Amino acid sequence: MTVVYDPASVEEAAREQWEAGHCFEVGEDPAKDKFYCLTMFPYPSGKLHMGHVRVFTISDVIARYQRMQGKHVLQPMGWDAFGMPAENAAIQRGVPPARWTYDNIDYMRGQLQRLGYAYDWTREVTTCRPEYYRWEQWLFTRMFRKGLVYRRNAIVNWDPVDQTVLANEQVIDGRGWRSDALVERREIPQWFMKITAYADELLGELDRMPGWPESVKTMQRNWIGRSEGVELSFEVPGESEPLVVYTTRPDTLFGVTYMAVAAEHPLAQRAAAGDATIAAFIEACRKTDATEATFETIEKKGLPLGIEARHPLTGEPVPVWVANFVLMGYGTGAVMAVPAHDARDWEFARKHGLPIRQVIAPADGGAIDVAEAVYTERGILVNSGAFDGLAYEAAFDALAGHFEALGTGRRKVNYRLRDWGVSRQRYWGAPIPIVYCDECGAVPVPEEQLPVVLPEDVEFTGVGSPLRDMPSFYETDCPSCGRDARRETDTFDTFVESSWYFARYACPDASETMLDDRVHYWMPVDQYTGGVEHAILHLLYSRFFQRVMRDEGLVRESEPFRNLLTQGMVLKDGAKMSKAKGNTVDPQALVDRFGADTVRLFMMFAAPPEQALEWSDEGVQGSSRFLRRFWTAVHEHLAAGAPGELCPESLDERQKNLRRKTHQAIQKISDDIGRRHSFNTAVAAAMELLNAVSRFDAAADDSGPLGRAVVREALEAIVLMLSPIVPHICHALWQSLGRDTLLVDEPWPSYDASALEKDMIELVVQVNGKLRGRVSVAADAANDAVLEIALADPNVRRFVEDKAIRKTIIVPGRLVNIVV
RNA sequence: GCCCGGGUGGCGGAACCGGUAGACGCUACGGACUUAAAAUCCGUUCUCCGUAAGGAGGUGAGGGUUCAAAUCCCUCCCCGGGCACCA
Repeated sequence: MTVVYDPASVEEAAREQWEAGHCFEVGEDPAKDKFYCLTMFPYPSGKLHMGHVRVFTISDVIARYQRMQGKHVLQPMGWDAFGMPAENAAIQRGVPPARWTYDNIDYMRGQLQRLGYAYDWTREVTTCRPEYYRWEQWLFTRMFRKGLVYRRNAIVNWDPVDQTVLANEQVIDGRGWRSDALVERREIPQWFMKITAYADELLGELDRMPGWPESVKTMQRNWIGRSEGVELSFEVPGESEPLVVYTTRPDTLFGVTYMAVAAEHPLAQRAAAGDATIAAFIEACRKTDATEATFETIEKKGLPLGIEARHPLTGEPVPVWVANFVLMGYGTGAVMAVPAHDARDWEFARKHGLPIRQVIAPADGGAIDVAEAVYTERGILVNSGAFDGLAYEAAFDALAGHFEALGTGRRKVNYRLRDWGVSRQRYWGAPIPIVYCDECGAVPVPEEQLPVVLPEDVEFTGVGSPLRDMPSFYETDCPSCGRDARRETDTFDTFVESSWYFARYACPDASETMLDDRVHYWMPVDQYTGGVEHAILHLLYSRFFQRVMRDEGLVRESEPFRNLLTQGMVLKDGAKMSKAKGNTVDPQALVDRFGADTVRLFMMFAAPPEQALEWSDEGVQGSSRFLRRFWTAVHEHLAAGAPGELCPESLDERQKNLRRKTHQAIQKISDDIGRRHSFNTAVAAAMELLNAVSRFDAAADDSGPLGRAVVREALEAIVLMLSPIVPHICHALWQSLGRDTLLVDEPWPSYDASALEKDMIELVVQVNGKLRGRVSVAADAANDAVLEIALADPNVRRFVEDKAIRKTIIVPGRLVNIVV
């Protein structure tokens, strides 16, 4: 009897049963232990790519595993639906962004369903719908009233030909992607959210988040960048305002030999007015894009302004330069330079012949020459007047105290983290709910007038935002005084939508409030899975929003994501799959050809989840082959006859061995999936067990009812344990094995410790750390006995004889090392 | 430039807390079955020496710690992610 494995029909049947049983729809049940399993929701770009399939499969495996652990599991899905690609599609194909987006969502939803993910589709969230974004508009107005948002000028990339703001992505080698014009920095007024108000809390809590990868926490710590330093003033004769600088190295203050200010700094602007060379330099400085990477890697240039500041300790004149490596808006727009003890200052000083003055000496008394190499270590102060001989800490305190007493400086905690600019000069986003009135200024839109709906039937040209040309959108009355007023035409950064969607899944249909009580049941997310590329921005913004919502009384928890798994990219030929490189593999074609289970299995088997996954067509074939072998093994077992009762005491040695392997596999796979998220080794262990079953059956024509019972136990264990990864085939095999329950409702198997016991174990014997033999010893043998057996091994004896044994190391259950 | 990862056979990877390097799979090669092909099954597959037993080398490069290092420390090289308007 042969039953052919036909993935298409197997998978369709399984899906129909899950759907008919509403298997993955969950309500709130306080009596049950909940598990909220979340994946970073996709941008509806058109169709699924392999990166999507990978992350959704990882998450689905965890969700299904947790369900088998008895948890009440919520796994929702939705769409991060605002963003630039919809605008680009509109320009290229003339389709309105809304229409393009909704069509993509419909298509991609179908693809996800075909892959068999255990989603509660009744909770689907789509961020471009007014029912969704009205609540972030509402929260913004609440934040406005609390002073958590404000408006100020900020720098954008300006395309002088297209007369439009460009995203960093749209700047290629300093030029606009469509116009090819040199991009300029330009300042425009924009809205900011005060994430810095939460900097300390966001930083401190990282120490109490054991469920996050260390690397992500380190990146966030560095990004927030808390530093303790001193803010102090350098008087500029003839100027009413002093130059204010911040430094974490006040101990090097006597080594200051010049100052540098940003091109936009008032001092530079004033100098430019009377000097064409300086004016030209400043103009050139503006012709660069606004990214930090550009800014840090450009050639460091500067010009003296002909202005001198006064050193706050020595009173000596210090020349002031304008430099392209100082940015207005990061700190004060001015820095003090200590070439002897700062790498960038050193290089700049060498290039421009500025003095390099040593003021720090190595604590160990070693000699250094700052003319040859910069010395950035902390040490002992020299050439520093009354402060000579002090070490870093003492010098810091003494100098900070000195300026605090004079009132010209103070200790200051600084953060690298900057407030979050949320204004985008784009159409396809959530409108910022503000009205500008000549009398009242910027007025938040009152709650009863929300949402401010984005018009979806627009003519989209790509030059500027259509909202700016739509009087019907922007013409309005001031909510405060009733006079004619103008609506804000900028929209929110799309990170705003993704900073709170995780909470909305708890109550996607709440129509009167942003969140309701159901959120207290589901939050926080127990397992969050997504790409490392979101390690900083998305995850930090979400942590910030969670706190804003907490302080608004909407949620109780401070941290939104208890455990975080960051998965690697899908590569082909060593490069990220992308349309531009032409190395994409369409998941749909593979699902059509091999079935969803094969694709899911390959994804989980080919690499550990955190690592990049190298695509391999042959590997997919291998996964498909394994599923066929698995299917065949179960059906051959069924054809061989009914199993007897499994009676562990009556097993012979072969049967005992197979049973041991079954329970070893249960032990290993439970740990691999449950604790380690090491899905690739879990699959490998399942394959090994199936191989052991095949060898067991091949070794005897008829293994008898008892043998079949041991095989049955092994096969059922594989079906159960692979079901999170390849749910459709396991669903079908479970039924074939005569079970009338739904596999998704089965508990995870547990291992029988007594089946694992072994009388004899194998030990490795090393001589001087080199492998020289293997010996078999009783599992409970004493060290003396073990050593005696080890020394009796002929090959070991060859290396030990004639030499004195200096030391022996016995690692129980593992090895013996004899040092001679 | 700065921050965070990674580098192990022909390939993807395994080795979990410093204790047998190469599990599992792919490819390739050899064999069985077949008129033939596909599929399937069996075997071999880190390199070098050796008929074998066994030996030597080997985890990006160089140094160090240790009885023992892919694993810990230092220096360096290469690849990837992020750097605040891609999502």
